[in-house]
Formats: sequence, structure tokens, C-alpha cells
Amino acid sequence: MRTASSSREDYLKALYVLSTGAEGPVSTNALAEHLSMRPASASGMMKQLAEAGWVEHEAYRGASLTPSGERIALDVIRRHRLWEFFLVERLGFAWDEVHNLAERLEHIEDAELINRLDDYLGCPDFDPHGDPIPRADGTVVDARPLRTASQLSPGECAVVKGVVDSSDVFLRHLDALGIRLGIEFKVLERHEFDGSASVEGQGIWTLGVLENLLVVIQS
Amino acid sequence: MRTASSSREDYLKALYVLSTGAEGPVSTNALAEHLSMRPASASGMMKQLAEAGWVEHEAYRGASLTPSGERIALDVIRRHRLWEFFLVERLGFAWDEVHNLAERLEHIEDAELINRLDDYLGCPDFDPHGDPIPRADGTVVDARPLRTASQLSPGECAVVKGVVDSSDVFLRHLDALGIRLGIEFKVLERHEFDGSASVEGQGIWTLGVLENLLVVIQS
DNA sequence: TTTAAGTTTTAGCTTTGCCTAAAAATTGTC
DNA sequence: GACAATTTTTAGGCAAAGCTAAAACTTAAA
Repeated sequence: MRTASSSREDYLKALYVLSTGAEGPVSTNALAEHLSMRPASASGMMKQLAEAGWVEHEAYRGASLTPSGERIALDVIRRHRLWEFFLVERLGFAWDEVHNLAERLEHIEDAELINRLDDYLGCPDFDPHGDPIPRADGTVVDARPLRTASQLSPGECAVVKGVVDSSDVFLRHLDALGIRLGIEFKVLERHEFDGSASVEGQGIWTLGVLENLLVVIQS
Repeated sequence: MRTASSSREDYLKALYVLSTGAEGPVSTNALAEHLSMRPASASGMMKQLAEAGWVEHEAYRGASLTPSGERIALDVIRRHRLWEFFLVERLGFAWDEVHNLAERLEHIEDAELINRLDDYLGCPDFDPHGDPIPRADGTVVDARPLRTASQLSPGECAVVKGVVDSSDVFLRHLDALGIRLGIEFKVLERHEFDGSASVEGQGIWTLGVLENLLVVIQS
């Protein structure tokens, strides 16, 4: 049970993503919407994946990954995040440009390629959005203790490590503000009126931005 | 007329490869064999590509690329060779391991990706087999004046730039002998008996090897 | 020139993965 | 508990790209 088609991989990955956070099985509708497909298609695919032993599916009750299905999903996610890292760190793409490309690259299944890429990139633990990169053995490092920037107090320094909202429109907004992964900044003042903050050398950041920035506070 | 499916791209590339060197149109049989497919499949695809305006096809007479078809073929070849370069030069793959991988990567069509990759690799003119990498505008640099190593005389130095025979078995043989792209060597002596050569620090290379090594003679 | 051999095309089938429309099951409301 | 609204599944189609088998064409030899 080693190979899933590109399409099957997409469904397994979607199932994984939709499972984490929510409890219980994933509904056919949610799955279809996540993948921009029709419920009927998702329904058919669940049947197929259940036959392959990658998914547990009770009719009208939703689907969840079996251990072997989860293993495949983690592999796909590993490939996706490593390629995203490569595209941003080596080729100089912006955050919001890499997702679709990584979506194509992730379906090239070749253990040697991915392990060499991993080495070449220095075995990163997190992708450019701050999400953990699953290891080759399927384990996932615990997320670092990230806070949202809205929790910072005046005088504190922090490094941007990820985002809560990864929509294109938000990422483009960050680009426009000059906020990128890895930048360090210092909060000078918090404004009680609207929750915004004055940031050294950067002007004022709104609460909306602060709440969606994941940061590590510098000691 | 910008997008060809993965499969169509394969046929256009095969047509390009089989055209160069041979005169006149490419036979359906040759095409099918090159792609490990049945003649009936190649025949059907030629009809499709002719309708798209990428191929000139006269029934029972073979096919050849139109200018727009050649343009696409060159794009695919550019992507293939850039990825091969990346895999060998950056990820440390051996010559004979990269072809299949590049075959998958070449079908990701994204001008921005390829141009950034090109930049990142230093805009190389030749791939690891010594074949020229077509430019973004579809032009192809003339091949360098390469000789086969069998033309070398005692005392001459040369750099390995490519191979005539790029079969897996030959590339593995070179690997076993420690012959890689870019190595420099000096011919100490030629042996009239069988055409072999003594190479400084390398022992004896057979005529079979020498005839299949493309080199640039060092001044 | 006729025929045999080889090549190419056509016809028709299969699989994958998507779709729409209709049927079936579930859920929530009165 | 019944029924309307929603969700999910089934049934039936379509397109791409491969296949086999058979028909059509070309070529080469007797």
C-alpha cells in the first residue's frame, strides 16, 4: 500500500488537515468544499479510499484516516512544506506565491529526492508559514510555543514565525507592510483605544494584524 | 495556445528529439517506441496535436513540429535540463539517477518558477550531460566544440563535458570508474593494439569508454 | 503486377476522476 | 412523531489517454 494517485493524495491530505482541531470524522461536504469539488465526487473518493484501507468511512457519517492513510497524508504534507521552504528560502518567492506551486511539487513521490532536499535545506523543522514539517519517519515535532503578536507588551521584542490567517489577501497585506517571516521587531507602545501597537521603525500595526501574527518572544 | 497536458508535452518533446539529426517527418512507430507506447496511441495523439496546430501530420506519412509546437517542446526541454542541473549540482544526485525525476518535474509549467530556478543555478548553458539548455526565449546556444575522448593524443588534457551514450548502464559504468562530469584528465599514452589509453592517475580507459566521452580539450 | 510483409489508422473498450440530477438518509422543528 | 430542509449517496455521463484487434494503406519482392 505505497502509492496513491495525485488525486487520492489530495483527499488524504485534506482529511488530515480537517481532522486536526475538529473532533470526530470529517463530513463529505466539508471535504468537498476544502478541495473545491462537488460532494458527489468526495463521496465516490471516500468509497475508493476506504477500499484501499486508508480511510474509515461509514455511509452518511463522515470519514477519518486509518493509520496507513495518515502516514501517506503526513508524507504529502512533508513534501509540500519542504518545497515551500525551498521556494521561499532559496528561490526568493514571497509567502503568498508558493502554495499553488508546492501543491504541484508535493505529488512527486520519490523518497531519495525528498530526503536529499531535506538535507540540502538543512533539515528545517518549520515551513515558511511556521507549520511543522513532518519527519521522514512520520513523526511531527511539537509546534513551538508561539504567541500571537497581540499578546506582546511594550518593550518586548519578537520574531515573526507564522500566521494564523494564511489567506492570500492577508499575506499580501503583510507584504505591503513589509512584514515577512523571520523579521524581528520591538513593541514600543500599546494603544488601549483599539489594541493597536507602535512598532519600532514600522509605525502602527492594527489589532487585526497583531492577532494574526504568530511570534516567538525574544528573551 | 499555451498549455499542453503532460502527455501532449511528452509527445512534442519526443518529436523534437527524434527530428534533430534525422531528416523529414517522424514515423508513428518511432514515436511510439521512443515513448514506450503503442502505435495506435501515438497515432491518436498526432491527430490531436495536429488539430491544436502544434504538429503537421499527413496520414501514413509521419509528423513534424510546427513552429508553435517546437516552441513548446523547447520549453519542456528547458525545464527538464534545468531540473537535471539542480538535481546533480545541488542535491548531489549521480548522472544516471536524475532522468526519471526530471521527467516528472519538467511538467510543472510556471514561468516564474523556471526563471527563478535558472537564476538560482547561475543561468547554466549546459545540463549535466553536456546538452544545451534552451533559453527562456526559445533560442538554443550552439553546442560547444566537443570531441570524443578517443580523438585525444598523448600529452593532451581534457575536461569531461558530456556523453554520447547516455544509457543507464554506461553512466553506471562511468560512475564505477570514477568518471564524472567536469573532471579533468591527462592522456599519457595511447595503445595502438586496442585503442585504449593510459590516463594519469586513472589506469587504462578502453576505446569503448573513450568513444562515448565528450570532452573539451584544454589549451 | 501481384502479393506478402510491415506500418498506420480506425473502431471500440477500459480506467480515472470529475460532473449533474435524482434518490436516500439524516436532522431539526413544530 | 411527522415533515421539511439539508446532507450524502447513487446512477449515469463525459473527457483524457491508454489499450487490443481489425481494417487500410505503403513498400518491397517475386
